[in-house]
Amino acid sequence: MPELPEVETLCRQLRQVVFASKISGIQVLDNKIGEVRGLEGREILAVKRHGKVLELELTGNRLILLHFRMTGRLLWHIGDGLYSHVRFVISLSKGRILLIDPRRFATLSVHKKRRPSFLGTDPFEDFNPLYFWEFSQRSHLPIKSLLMDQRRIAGIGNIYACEILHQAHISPWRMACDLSLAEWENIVDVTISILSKAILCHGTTISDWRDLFNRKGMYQNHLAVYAREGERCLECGGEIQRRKLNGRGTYFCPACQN
DNA sequence: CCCTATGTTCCCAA
DNA sequence: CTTGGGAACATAGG
Repeated sequence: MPELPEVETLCRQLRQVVFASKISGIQVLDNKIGEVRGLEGREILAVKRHGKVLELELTGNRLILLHFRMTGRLLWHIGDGLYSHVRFVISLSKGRILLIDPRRFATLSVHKKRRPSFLGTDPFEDFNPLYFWEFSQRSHLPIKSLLMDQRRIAGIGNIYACEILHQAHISPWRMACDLSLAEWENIVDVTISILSKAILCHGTTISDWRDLFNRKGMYQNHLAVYAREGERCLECGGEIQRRKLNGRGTYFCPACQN
């Protein structure tokens, strides 16, 4: 479920609680997660994010990479509360980080040294309109598919792709190669704007998403098209429609997205 | 029972 | 080679 703003929210909240913490224990509670060894006693040096991947940098050049897929989440646990679907636990002196994941699609891996580079550019690190305009000249994909291609741009999922294209007044089905440089500049601006606002809102809670402290996000109150099929477009009054694109429910306003 | 789901990967067909 | 559809993963909720 978590896209870039949700992972960034966890990232910032983790920094508040794990500063200079030493890992006192690791528990693997799901056999889908492989064996994890040699982390006890290491210190968490930094918490980072690239796209939808959360990275915990540890002493000894160890790197924990977490991808939450559909229903994965993290919970900072200090009380006696019991939670179901706990798959992995990192115990620190001040509390525990629980990985909770009902559908068990989330992945966790431990690396030595650097993060493998299977992901595209993160919108907050480098989202260059000229580069993407030039690249997309040779692309035969609808723009929404390109925005969601993690090997090109890392972090945008179905909700924010719908929202970005609506605010940019571009149809999700427009071929990427047909977009002008000006339209790419607009997409970049709108992407940064929407993702920034969603981060400030601590993400979008449609159903499952909760932050590190079990609180709902707020960006669902700002959605312009996602989950609003049949409702009025706030921009032009048109009727929001939902159609499938690459198997994903795609919300858009046919009147103001071309 | 039916359908849907904020993600990714794989196989297969066009 | 590229792209898209569908299934798979596993579970909850409407």
